[in-house]
Amino acid sequence: MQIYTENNKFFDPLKSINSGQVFLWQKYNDSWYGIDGQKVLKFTLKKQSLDRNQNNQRGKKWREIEFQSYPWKENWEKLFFRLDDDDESLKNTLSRDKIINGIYKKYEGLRVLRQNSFQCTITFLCASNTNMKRIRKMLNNLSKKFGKKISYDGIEFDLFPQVRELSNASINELISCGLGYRAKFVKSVAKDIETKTINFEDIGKKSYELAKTELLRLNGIGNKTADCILLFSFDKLNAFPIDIWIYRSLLENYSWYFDGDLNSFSTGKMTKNQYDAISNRIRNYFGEYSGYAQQYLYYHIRETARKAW
DNA sequence: ACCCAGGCCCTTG
DNA sequence: CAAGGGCATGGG
Repeated sequence: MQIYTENNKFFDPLKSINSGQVFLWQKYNDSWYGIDGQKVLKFTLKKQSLDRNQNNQRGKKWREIEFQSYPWKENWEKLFFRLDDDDESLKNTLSRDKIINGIYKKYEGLRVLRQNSFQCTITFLCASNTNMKRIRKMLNNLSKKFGKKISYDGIEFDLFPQVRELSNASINELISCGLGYRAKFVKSVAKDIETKTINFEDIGKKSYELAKTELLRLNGIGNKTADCILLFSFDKLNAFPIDIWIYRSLLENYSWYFDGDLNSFSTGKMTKNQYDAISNRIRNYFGEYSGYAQQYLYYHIRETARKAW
C-alpha cells in the first residue's frame, strides 16, 4: 500500500479512466478497479485531504491516493497514468494554441494513458462504428468468456483474454460476445500477433510512421484504430486519432487553420489520403504532444455534447 | 421506422 | 485515386 505524494504533481485519475480510453474500470465502495491485461489495478481516493489554496469544492481535487494492484506492481501508476511525461514541456507546448490552452486549463489532470497493448488493440478494433456503451459491453463479454478469473479484495474479476485465448476462439463464440462483424477482425489480429506476422515486441521501438505502417497491415485496423493503439499503448504521443467527434471538433475550432480543406468528411467517411492529409497538418501544428491535444479536444467536445462515457 | 455510433473493407469507375 | 455500399448491433 502506498500514498502518492510526489511533488504535488496533480492529475485526475477519474477523468482519465472515464475519457473513452479504457472501458474495464469499476467502482466498489471507495475504490476503483481496472483490468489492464493480466492485472487488476486499484486506486482509492482519500476524501479528507482537499486542496487548501483553491476554492475547496469537495470531490474536485484530491491530495492523497492509494495505489494497489494484483498482482502487486510497484509504482504501476507512474507508467499507467504517464506521470513520467514532462508536464512542463507538455503544458508549454499545448499553451501555444489559445484554444487548447483554454481547454487544457478546464480539464487539467486529464491524462493520456499507457495501456496493455494487446487489450488496447482489441479495444479499438471493437470500437469501430459503435458507441461507448457497447464497446464496454463487448469487452466485458470477452473477458467473462475468455479471461482468467481471479479474486481480489473478495471481489471476482475477469482478466482480459490473452492472445492465444482469442486467436483460438471460434467466430461464433466471438459473435456471441456481441462483436458482430468485428469478430473476424479480432480473431485474425490475435492470430497475427500470436504467429508474429506482426511483432508487438518491436513495434514500440519503431518511429510513429513505421509502427503505423506495421499496424495497418492487419485486417480490421485502419488509420483511426492504428492511431488509437499507437497513442494509448505504444508511447506515440505524436499520434492524433481522428474519429467523427474529433473531426467535428476540428471543424468547429480549426477550420481557419485548414483553410477549407476539411469539407470532405461530413458523411462520416474519409479516404486514407484525406485522413493522412488532415493528420499530417494537425500534427505538424500541435507537435510532439499532439496526442494530448487530441485527448483534451475529445473530452471537451463530448462533455459539451453531454455524451455519456 | 430511421439514424447514429471513437470505421473499415471491398468493388467499381 | 474517389466514391459508394455493406457490415452487426443496440439505443435514441
